[in-house]
Amino acid sequence: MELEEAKYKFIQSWGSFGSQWGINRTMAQIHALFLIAPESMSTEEVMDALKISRGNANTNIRTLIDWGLLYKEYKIGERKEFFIGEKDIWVIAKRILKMRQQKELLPMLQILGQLQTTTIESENSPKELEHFMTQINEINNMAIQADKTLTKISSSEKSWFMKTIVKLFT
Amino acid sequence: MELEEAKYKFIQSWGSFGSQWGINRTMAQIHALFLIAPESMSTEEVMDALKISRGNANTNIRTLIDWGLLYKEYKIGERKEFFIGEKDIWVIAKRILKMRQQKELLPMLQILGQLQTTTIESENSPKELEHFMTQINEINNMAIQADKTLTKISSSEKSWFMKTIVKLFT
DNA sequence: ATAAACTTTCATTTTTTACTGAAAGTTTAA
DNA sequence: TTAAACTTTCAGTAAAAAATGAAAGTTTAT
Repeated sequence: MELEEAKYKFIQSWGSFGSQWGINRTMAQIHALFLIAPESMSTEEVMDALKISRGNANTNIRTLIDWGLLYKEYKIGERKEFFIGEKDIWVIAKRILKMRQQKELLPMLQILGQLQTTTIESENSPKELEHFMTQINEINNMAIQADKTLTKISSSEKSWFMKTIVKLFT
Repeated sequence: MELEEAKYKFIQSWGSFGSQWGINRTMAQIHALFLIAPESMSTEEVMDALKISRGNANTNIRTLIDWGLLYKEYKIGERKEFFIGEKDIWVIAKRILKMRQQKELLPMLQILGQLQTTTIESENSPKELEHFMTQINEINNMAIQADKTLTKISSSEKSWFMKTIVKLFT
C-alpha cells in the first residue's frame, strides 16, 4: 500500500469515527490530517488536502485550537499562520474527554440536580411520583460518579492511569 | 413543580443528551419515557405521549429492544404488544457502552490493525512514513486498551465496579 | 377462509446540520 | 496611510439525518 492511500484511509476513518461521537466529520478529518502530519500546515494546505472551502477550514481549525488539539505556529519570514497538531495520544484523549464532559455531562447534571431538589407534586399518582424520584436519584448518582471519574482522568498523568487502569483491566 | 412538568423536562433533556451521543433524539426520548414509566406502555401510548408518528415510534422501539433497553410484554386479554423499560441504571449503562463499543470502536480497531500490518511504501518521504507508523501504533494501543476496558466493564457486576472504581476516583 | 387488529416498511417530506464563497474585517510592511 | 496579505464571518445553499403516513405485511379469532 502507498503511504498516500494509507493516509487517505486513516483520515476517512477518523472522520466517520468522529461523526459518531458528535464531532463533525470535517473537524475530525482535519484533526486526523494533523495527527499524522510531521510538519505544521497552513489553512490553504488543509483546504487543498481535504478539498474543503476556506470558511469550513477556518471554522474547524479554530475549534480544534479551542479544544487544545492544535497549536498556532508562526514561521519567520512567513506572514500566514501555520498550525501544528498535538501529537501525544494521551493528551488528545484527555482533552476530548474534558470537552465532552463539559458539553454533555454538565448540562445533564444540572437538570438532574434541579429535578432532585425541587418539590414535585402529584396528588393522583403517588406511585408514579415515587418511581420518578427513585429513577432520577439513581441516574444522578451515576452521573456524579461519571463526572468525578472523568475529572480525575483528565487531570491525571499517563503513568498513573496506565499503572492503575491497565492493571485493573487486563 | 408538577410531576408532568418534571417528566417533560427530563424527557427533553434526555433527548438532547442522547442526540449528542449519536443516538437520535426521539429514540432517547422514548427511552426516557420508559425509564420513568412505572408500567408498561403500547406503541400508541408512546405516539401519544411524544406526539410522534407510528413509523417513528415503531422503528425506535425496535432499536431500543435490540439494545436490550426495552422488553416486550404480553398482557392477557390484550392483543397488542406492550413494552417495559429496563430500570436498572447500571444495566442500562452497560448496554449502552456495549453498543457504542461495537458501533464505534470495533471498526476503528479494524482499520488501525489493517494499517499496522500492511507494508506501506514511500520512497520520497521516509520521515512522514515513520511518523505515520508511530502515530498509528500509539492510537492502536490506546484503542486496544479502551476496548479491553469497555469489555470488562460491560460484563462486570455493579458491586465490583463500585468497589474498585469509586475507591479509585473519589 | 376471512376480516379485524395489529405491526412493519419505505418513498416522500421535513428538519437539522454542515459547507460554500464572497464580502467584511484585521494585520503588517513600507 | 494605504494597500497587499491574510483571517473571519455569515447569508445562502447543499447534504445528511430523521420523521411521516399510507400501504403492505402479519397474526389471531372465529
